[in-house]
Amino acid sequence: MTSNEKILFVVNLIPEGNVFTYGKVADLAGLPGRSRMVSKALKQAPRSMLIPWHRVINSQGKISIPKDTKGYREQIELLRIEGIEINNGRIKLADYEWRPDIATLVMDIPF
DNA sequence: ATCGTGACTGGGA
DNA sequence: CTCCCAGCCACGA
Repeated sequence: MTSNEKILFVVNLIPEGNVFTYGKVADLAGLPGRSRMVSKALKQAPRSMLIPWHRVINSQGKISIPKDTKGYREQIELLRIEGIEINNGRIKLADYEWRPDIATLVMDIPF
């Protein structure tokens, strides 16, 4: 499994209504210190793969996609649809980054 | 090998 | 809280 595949695999585990940071995804994918690889992988992932890319935000709890772009607006819309409160591109990480049941999902990562 | 470029991050001003 | 920046890593020119 390539690094890129591991990253997308992990992002696919993020439950609806929750968010992970780029760093968190990188760690769970066994690629510590490579958060930038996560952003690149998501940017390149074909829409047809239906990856929940919008559930990945930066460590500051903010949308990393540059403002005034189609992607920025789309990410906010998708997150709101899932019930995630977001103000001025900012999300309260503590409220959505982790839930008890996510720990179980993490245990099943095959790498 | 060197340089520039990010949907990054932690720390300092 | 916001801005800036050095450090970081993979990649392509």
